[in-house]
Amino acid sequence: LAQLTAARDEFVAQWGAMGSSWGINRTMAQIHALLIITTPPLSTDDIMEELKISRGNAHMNLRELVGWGLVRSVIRKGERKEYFEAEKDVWKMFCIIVRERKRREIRPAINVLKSCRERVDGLKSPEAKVFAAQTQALSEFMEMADGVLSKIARSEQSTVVPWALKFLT
Amino acid sequence: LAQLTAARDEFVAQWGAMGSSWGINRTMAQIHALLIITTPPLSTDDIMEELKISRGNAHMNLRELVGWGLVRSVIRKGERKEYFEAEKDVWKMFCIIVRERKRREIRPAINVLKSCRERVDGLKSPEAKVFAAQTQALSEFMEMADGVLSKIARSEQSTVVPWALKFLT
DNA sequence: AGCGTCTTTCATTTTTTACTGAAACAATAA
DNA sequence: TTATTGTTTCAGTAAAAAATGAAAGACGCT
Repeated sequence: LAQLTAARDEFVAQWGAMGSSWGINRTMAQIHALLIITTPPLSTDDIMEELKISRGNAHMNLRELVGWGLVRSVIRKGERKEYFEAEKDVWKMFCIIVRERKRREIRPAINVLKSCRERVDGLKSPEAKVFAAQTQALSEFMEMADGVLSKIARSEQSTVVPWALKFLT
Repeated sequence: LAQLTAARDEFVAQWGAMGSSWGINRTMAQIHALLIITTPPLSTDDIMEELKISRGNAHMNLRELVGWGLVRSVIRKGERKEYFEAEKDVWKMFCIIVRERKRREIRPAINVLKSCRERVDGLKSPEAKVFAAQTQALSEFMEMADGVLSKIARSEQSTVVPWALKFLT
């Protein structure tokens, strides 16, 4: 039905837009969206067709998604073509994204912060003090956030988090 | 001392790079970084000078930062020039960012998801079922995340969060 | 009103990022 | 081995995003 197609297209487009505003390549997010709402695994050609993108683009972004662990490749026996399916469990998806972004962005950032902090260790000037204090505070905060995210991403169900949050406010 | 300058430059550059990978304009993040580690408020010209950027660029990004609430403008009496200072408390910074991103990106995304979900309500085909189930699950997850973030961003101290998280794992 | 100082806007340019398509490569089948 | 089918790479191109700089606007002072 055309109604379903329209809803799916809307979803894919919006997921893509959302990706953009969180620093994720639009096409990558769109492919992800498409695979999330599709049951039989899709081939590269299916995806090219559906999203009107080139082979190279589809290929690269699929690899990237596989690299993140958000998409698996499936080989049906007797066939040479490669098919792709997404992790559909929303909580698992979330955990994967958290783990990867921690690894790729948060951890390196923390290291840079620490090294900046260390580089002004001896200095006595007021400006150096301010700099040291701020980088220290940021570094501690991010360590804390990193720890919290690790715990959350390790816990098995999304229901535990809301439960734990009862204790807040 | 040149040591301090180097550390500051490194910090600004890295904060900018980090912004990029989270969907925030590099210059905006750099200005923010600069203001975070600087004590007397800076003028537009100071910022242009420090970051080697044009007046228009500095101006636009400063406005954006003020719009987020991460930067305040300060007018010294007897002077016509406008100065800028950043919110320096890391926990407050975090709360502001959470609040704004929720408002600008998460909430709209949830609404789109829901409307996609609703558009396939009557449909019986297996594909429609899959689509409905996935969008439903995502929508519920994001509602939950939104709620959790609201609570966190409302709580007054960052120490409460690690404390609450003791109950996890 | 006219002048100096500072702010704002925006058409153009530059830079960055992403995409295309064709060629090279790999694996299997005939 | 050669054809066939599918994958991978990447130089060149296109699109999107951000930055520039100059002109226009605003404000207070004399």
